[in-house]
Amino acid sequence: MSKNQLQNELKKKRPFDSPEQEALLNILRTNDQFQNRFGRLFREFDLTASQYNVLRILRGEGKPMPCQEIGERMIQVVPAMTGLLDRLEAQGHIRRERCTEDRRVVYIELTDSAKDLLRRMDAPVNELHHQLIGHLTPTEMKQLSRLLEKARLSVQSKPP
Amino acid sequence: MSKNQLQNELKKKRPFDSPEQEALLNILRTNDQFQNRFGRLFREFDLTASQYNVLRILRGEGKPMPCQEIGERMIQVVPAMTGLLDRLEAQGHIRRERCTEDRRVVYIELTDSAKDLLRRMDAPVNELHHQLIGHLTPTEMKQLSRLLEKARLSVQSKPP
DNA sequence: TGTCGATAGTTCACACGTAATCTATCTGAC
DNA sequence: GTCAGATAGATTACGTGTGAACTATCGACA
Repeated sequence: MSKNQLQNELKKKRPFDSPEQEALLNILRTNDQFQNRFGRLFREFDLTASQYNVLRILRGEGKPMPCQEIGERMIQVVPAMTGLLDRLEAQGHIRRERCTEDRRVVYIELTDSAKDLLRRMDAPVNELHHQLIGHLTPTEMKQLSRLLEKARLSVQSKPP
Repeated sequence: MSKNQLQNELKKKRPFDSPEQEALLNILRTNDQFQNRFGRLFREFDLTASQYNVLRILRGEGKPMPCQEIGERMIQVVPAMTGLLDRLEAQGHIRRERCTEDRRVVYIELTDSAKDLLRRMDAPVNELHHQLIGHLTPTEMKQLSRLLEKARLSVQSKPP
């Protein structure tokens, strides 16, 4: 009897309970392995994946952003943002500035050194992207993205 | 110009740099949303995803296992296992027993109450599986699993 | 004007994941 | 037999994700 790839990776003795379970575990497993690789790359630049993500979002926006808006573009909950930003600020990658019109909001701005750092990371990051899934054909990548987007339809509405 | 689904979810203004990036972000995003849902379900039973995973591996094996073997079937590194097992032991879900032949290894065993708990969780867990990706056709699920397995080929060999 | 509810951000407490380091034990070569 | 290196776990330190509760501020309505 031929086991499939994931079953071997997890040293699972029995087949999966359902195709749903198999697909879900494949997603979890793939994510985990890829996250590991990204984590290792980012660590070379003294960043974590989350920190890189924040910096990248800020660069994409091109101008200062409130904490909350950054949090919305990540998956993250607000409370985690505070500590994340604390560390980025301590490292000199961002600056905080309180908005004068609405004193509740704090604007986050990239520093020049962070912009430099991002520029230096661009090539290695793209290279890793390519290394990780560059062996899929363009059609397969599109198919994969489409299937994952369809899968996510089941969680689109966030219950409060 | 029509943006795609992921771009909207992330409020990304510009298109992705590459199909690779898009596919990778889709994996990360999907994983995150699904993990959230599982986390919420497990919390109702006072477990975290990792804890549930450990218990489930132990049930699948059917007999006591050394810490390390459990760690290998999860993605996790060993040091994290210690604390994880500490908490499971404190909750009465597992028992630790030192092996008499090789006194370095510690065997982990499920308690009866943990087996009960797992039984009670089976239905809700399967239901969530189905709710999350039951709307894909069987063909699509197979395709998704196959694509993810192919994607993982790039990280099969673990550099020490 | 004053008060009430909403909102932005913070703080705290807890469970992880990862790396580095340590201890106890085993194994194999000499 | 003994000692060196390997192996199983534990410990510590740090960054992160989550929930609950708190503070400061804003806006709207009586």
